[in-house]
Order: sequence, then structure tokens, then C-alpha cells
Amino acid sequence: MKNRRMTSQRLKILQHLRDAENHPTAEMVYREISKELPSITLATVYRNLNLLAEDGELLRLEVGDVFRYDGRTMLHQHGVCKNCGRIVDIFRKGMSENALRRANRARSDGFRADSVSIMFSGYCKQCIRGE
Amino acid sequence: MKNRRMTSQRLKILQHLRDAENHPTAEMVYREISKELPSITLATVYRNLNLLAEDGELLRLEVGDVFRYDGRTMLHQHGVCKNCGRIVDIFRKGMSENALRRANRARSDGFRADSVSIMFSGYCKQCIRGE
DNA sequence: GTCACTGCAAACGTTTTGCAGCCAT
DNA sequence: ATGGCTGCAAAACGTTTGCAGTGAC
Repeated sequence: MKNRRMTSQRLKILQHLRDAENHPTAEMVYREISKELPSITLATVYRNLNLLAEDGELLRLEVGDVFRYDGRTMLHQHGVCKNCGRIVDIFRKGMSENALRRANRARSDGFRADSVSIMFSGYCKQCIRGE
Repeated sequence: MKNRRMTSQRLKILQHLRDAENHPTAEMVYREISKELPSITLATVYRNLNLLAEDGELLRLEVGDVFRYDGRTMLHQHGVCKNCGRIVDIFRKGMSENALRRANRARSDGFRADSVSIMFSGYCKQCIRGE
């Protein structure tokens, strides 16, 4: 891994994602961070999100046509609400591990998996109650 | 569902995806189809892929920053090779069903899932052998 | 005859990149 | 002092859209 420097921008971005619960887009991170660091640019946010994801400090989720970022590094799953678009953290103990284990039992596909992304699609609690 | 008309373009696209094994991008589909239907445009390919996916005739996979399409509608999983980028079909009986069932057992997240995407990341058979 | 569809071109929104100066190490 | 990083602006990219004409039904 390349040498990294801890700039105020990178630190703020990382901290923001550590306790964000909304799986923000780069744009959303940018808008939030701008409040405290008005001179920051969207390009810097993108660069840092990419580097941090590369270093395993956060997760880059592929949802629709936009990337979203998750500061929780522990293994878990996600749900995307078809109504409001919200992304919900889902924790089912051992689910991802089991999937990985099963995937790697010898098969004709011969694929060696070392990580999984499990993405549910459906409706979140709020939307089920609300509408 | 809106009325649909079976144009030669749509038919060719659907047929192509039915027996394609490489989970092509819209661009790849366009290049292939162009050989037999030289006047077709990329826009038409996109429009048809979207409509067909909407109708459940094919799957739209979110991989990296590009959409890829899969003509197999039966429930299965995918593996993305970190070396060559290839997308491999993975069939583990009941895996997706189990994940769905477990996700929907009551939990604080309250999410109601009706479909799953299980995406492995790792190395494909060819790349394991080759390098 | 209707209207879903096509080709074409232009637009879109997200993400990346080149550059000159800046600042963490 | 090095070179990783920043802001700025422009570019790049995949994808969508408006439009006038075409063809499936």
C-alpha cells in the first residue's frame, strides 16, 4: 500500500462515515463535510472515499447507478427499500460466512470467493408502517 | 404492464442474452447485435434492456460502475473475478432462498425482503489456473 | 390508424483526471 | 525537502432523453 497522509479532509470524511447511518453518496458526504470544511471540493471527497475503501476503512456499495459508502467494516448485509431508496443495515449472524463457505466448496464453476455482498431488495420498516 | 411490441431489435437482443454466458454490458450487446442489425443504435439497446429487465425477462446486475445483463432468470448467484473482471454464474441450491428466509425472520431492522442479490468477489477458474 | 418503437443527436449526472500549488511527514 | 494531497476546472464515462419519423399490431 502506498504511503498515506492524514489530512484534515480525510480525517473528517472518515469520522463522518464512522457514525453515519444513512449510507451516504459522495455528494451527501460532500454537503455534510462542507459545513465544517467549506473549502473542500467534491473531487477531494471522491478521492478520499476511494482511497479509504481501497484500504478497507469503509465499504463502497453498488446501488443502482450511484455508489454509497458504509463506515461499518464488520461483515453484514444490506437491504434497499424499493419505496424510499433507503439502505438498511441487516445483521444475520454467520449469513455471509456461510455463503462464502458454501461458494467455496468445490464445484464445476471453480470460482474461489474471498468476499460476498448480500443485498436484499424490499421494503423498510418505515415504509411498511407508513403506506 | 404497458403494451409491448416485438420488434426485430428487441427479439435479437433477447435471443442474444438467452444464450450469452458472459453477462455482457449494453455496449457489448450493441456490438454483437450490430453485426446482424447494422442500423441499431446504442440507445435502442439500452431502452430494450431496461424494458426486458423491467418485465423480468432478464436480470440487470450492478457490477462496479457498469450495468451487466443476464439472460438466465432462474435464481442464482454471481462471482466477479478480481483479476479479469469476468462474471461467473454460481449455482448453490437454496442459497438465495435461505438468505431470504433468514432475512425475513422478525428483527429490529424490520426490513421485508422479497429478492436478494448475492455477489461473490474472488478469482475465476481460468485466472487461478493461468497465473 | 394508433401509438410503441426506432435512429439520431444532444443532454444528463456521477465519477475521474490534469494541473499548479500546498502541507503532512 | 519530498511527494501525497488539495482545489479548481475540464473531461470522461455510462446512461437517458427529446424529437420526428417508422412499423407492429
